[in-house]
This record gives sequence, C-alpha cells and structure tokens, in this order.
Amino acid sequence: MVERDGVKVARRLRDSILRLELRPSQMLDEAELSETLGVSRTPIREAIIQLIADGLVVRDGRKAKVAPFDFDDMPKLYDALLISSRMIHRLAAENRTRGDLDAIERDMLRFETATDSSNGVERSEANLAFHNAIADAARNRYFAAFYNQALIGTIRLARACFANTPNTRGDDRLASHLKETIRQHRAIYAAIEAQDVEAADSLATLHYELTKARVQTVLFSEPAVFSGGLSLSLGGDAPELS
Amino acid sequence: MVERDGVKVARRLRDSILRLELRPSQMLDEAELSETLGVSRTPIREAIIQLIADGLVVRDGRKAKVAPFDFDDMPKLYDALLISSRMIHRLAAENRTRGDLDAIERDMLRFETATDSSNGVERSEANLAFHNAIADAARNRYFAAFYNQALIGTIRLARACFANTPNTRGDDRLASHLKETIRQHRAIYAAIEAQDVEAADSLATLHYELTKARVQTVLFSEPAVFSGGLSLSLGGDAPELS
DNA sequence: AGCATCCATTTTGTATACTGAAATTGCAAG
DNA sequence: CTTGCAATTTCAGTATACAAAATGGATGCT
Repeated sequence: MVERDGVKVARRLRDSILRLELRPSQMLDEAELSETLGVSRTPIREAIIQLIADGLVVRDGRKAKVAPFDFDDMPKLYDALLISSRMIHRLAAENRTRGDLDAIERDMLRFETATDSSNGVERSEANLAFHNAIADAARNRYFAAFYNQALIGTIRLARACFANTPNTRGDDRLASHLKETIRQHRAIYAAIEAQDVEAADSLATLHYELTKARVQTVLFSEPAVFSGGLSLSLGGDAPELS
Repeated sequence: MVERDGVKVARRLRDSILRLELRPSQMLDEAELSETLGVSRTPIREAIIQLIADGLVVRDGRKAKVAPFDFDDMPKLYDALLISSRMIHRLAAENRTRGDLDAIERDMLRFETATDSSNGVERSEANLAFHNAIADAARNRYFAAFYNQALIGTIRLARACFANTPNTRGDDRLASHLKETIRQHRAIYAAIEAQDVEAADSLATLHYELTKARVQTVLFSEPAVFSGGLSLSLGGDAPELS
C-alpha cells in the first residue's frame, strides 16, 4: 500500500462534493459510503474529518452532512477570494521559479484544451489546477491554504449555479466567457513571468470580477428556463411546471 | 458522553504542542498516546488527522510528528500574520456587535490579570483568547481560519523562544513589554468599539511589530545566558558550559 | 383524537484484533 | 571488519465487534 485509503477516500468524496454528486446538506451515512467505496468505516471516518477541516463537510449534531450553501456567507466568501487571490498573485509574481512557470503554463493549456470539449467538469478541474499552480508559485503555505479555501468555495458555488444549465442553451455566452477567461489567464501568466507584481494584482482583481459577475448573472438576472412559460401564463390558468 | 473523545484528545494534544510539552519534530506514537490519555487508538488517530489539518502535526513517512520549526518558513509566517491581522481588525471594527465587544473585553481583562502572576502559559493563553475573540467579531470564517493559523504559528514560535528564559532574569524588560502590550490591547479594543477601521488597521500593524520585534530580539540580539562565560573565555581555555 | 411515553431500530463512537509493510538487528559470508 | 541478506519485531492501517445514543414508530392513556 503506497497511500492510505483514508486519503483516497477523502479525494473521492471531495470530488463528489465538488461535482455535486453529493449535494449540499446531504447527510453522509458512514455505512453506506463504506459499502459504496468498498472500504470499512474507519477510512471513511478519517476522510470525513479531513473534509470537515476543509470546510466541505459540517457536523450536524452527531451526523455529518455536506456543507450547505449559506447565502449569508456568500459575500464573505467573495471577500476572502478577492483578498487571497490578490495576495497570491502578488507573491507568485515575486517568487515564481522557472519550474513554477512551466507548471502554470501546462495547466493553462490544459484548460484551453478542455474549452473545446463540452465537458464542464474537466474544464472546471483544469481551471482549479491552473489557479492552484499559481498558489504553489507564491511559496507561502499560509496564503495558499487561505486561497484554496476561498477557491474551493467559489468553484462549488459556480458549479451549483451552472449544474442545471443545459449546454445547448447559452452556448454563445459561454463561448465568449471562456474566450475572456483564456485571455485573462494568459495575461496573468505573462505578468507572473515578467514578475510584474502590480499587474498581477490588477489582473487578479479583474479575474475575480469576471467569475463573480458570471455567478451573479445566473443567480440574479437570468429568468431561467421557466420564464417563458410563466410569463405567458401569468394572466391565465396556473402554469404547468412539470 | 456529550462530546467525542477525538475532539477532547485533539484539544489536549494541541495544548501540549503549544506548551511545548510535545516538542517540535517529536514522533507521536499512537500506542503510547493511547495509554497516556486513557483512550484507544481510534480517537488518537482522529485527533492526529485534525492536527495535521491545523498544521501542528506533519506526516513523516508513515509516522506522525510534531511540526518542526522551519526557519525558512518564519518570514512567510510573519507575512501571513501581518496581512491576516490587518484584515481581521478591519473587519472586526466594521462588524463587531455589543456581544463581541463584551467577549473581547472579558479576555482583555483576563490577560491583564494574568500579567500579575508569573504564569507565562496562562498569560499566553489569555492573549490567544483575546485575539481569537477579535477574530470572531470579524464575522468571516475564511479570514478567521487564516488568522488563526498564523496566530497559532507565531505563538508557538514565541513560546519556544521564551521557554528557556528564566523568569527571574529580564523581569524589567518583560514588565515593560507587558505594559506596552496591555496599552495596545486597550487601544485596539477602543478602535473596534468606535468602529474606526483605519485605526484598527494601524494598531494591528503596530501590535504585529511589537510581537515580531520581541521574538527577533531573543533570536538575534540577546547574547543569552552563556554569553558572559563565553566572552570571558574566548581568549583562554575552552569554556565550561555545564 | 391527540399527545406522551416507551421500545425498537438505526447509526454513530470506541475498542480491539488482525494484517501488512517497513525498519532494525543479527548472522553469515566475503 | 564490513557488507548484504534475511528474519523478527514493531507499528501503522484496516476491519470488525461492541456500546451508547438518538430517532422514529407504535401503543396506550388522557
């Protein structure tokens, strides 16, 4: 055994939570997970403890459940993302090595490749890898941990927002968003390579605003898929929602 | 049983590590801890996983050991402390409630009381409680986690620096340091009460500089207890150090 | 009929036993 | 005397069994 089962289980559970296969507020039954993942309860429990430390799972009395989305917490999460992102990008620009740049570029290209496919999960994971590569380049585990917490939180939120959006609708908007994202990623890479601290800071802020605005749009502006049916039926019979 | 043993064990171990009863790099033997603390290995293992997440314990291959002091990490730790402290104090000044102020004041007075006794550990714990009360008032768990990590790290470092300093020597310097610390605590409390964000920020910076300078003094400037003997003997026979 | 209480079932928390891997020690051979 | 290999021992990792607690349902009483 080269790696503990608990670590593997924690990764699988973390992926499941980020992919929303395990949904927010869903109770985690140790016996059930034990059977599903083919290990005993001990590694499951250890994985849950790790996930609690990561903030992805919370205790609800004696049971454990997937951390719910707390809308009161959202502005705090974005505050944390902005500050941690700016700090990470400043530090990365200052401290990056050649090896860091290679790693960042590799994940950047991985994201750009994933853009072509309609695989949203792979795209999101490549995006996370890109930003984590930058965090590594910052060479400060305290800031990196802070940034990672905020990043994980916002990514889970974003995925929840777009999970039910069909890929066929809004493809134009998605394509233009991805194009702008790629443009910003390249600019960030260039600033870090050039060790331009102030530019990296500004670009981090811009990137924050881009991702935040995208979620904002979905949550507050888009009429969602019901809108047509609802508006047509407002003056008539009760709408058929099923 | 109202609380899981794992949580109690984690607290006891964390206290032991912060008090340096468990010394940096010391191997943690599960069977030994199990016997010492009177619980089975299971809660011990769960506690260790939590402490790894907190950064107080690290894995060394298969075994777990108390996180060593990494001197390369020190400037990064202090960077994290400065930024997180400033952010926490700004947020606390903005968001504090009456209840927060009461809690902060209570811990502030607890520290001042502990100042009279020569109990360094109680003083340090009251100090930690005071700063954590401020972190609570900031009402942002992401920043609070970041701040707490940095705070724990610097406090452990500080205790390590002063653990071998006898109380009888340097009492004057200690007294003046405590006096200044109390002065700054009161100023911080006042700024947070007045919701003066900029003042809270500046005071956080000053407090950071105070604590950093104190450790700096011990590590780099003080000739320590051997200095007399060494300097006297440099030109003569080998010094008698025992 | 509604509420309360008790019992049963489910599930978490803890202990212990077993397994497998790694490290150390001892023995043998060069 | 040194080096390498093998065997034993120790300790982490996992599983399973057992205990305690909470929840839900059913029954009885008001």
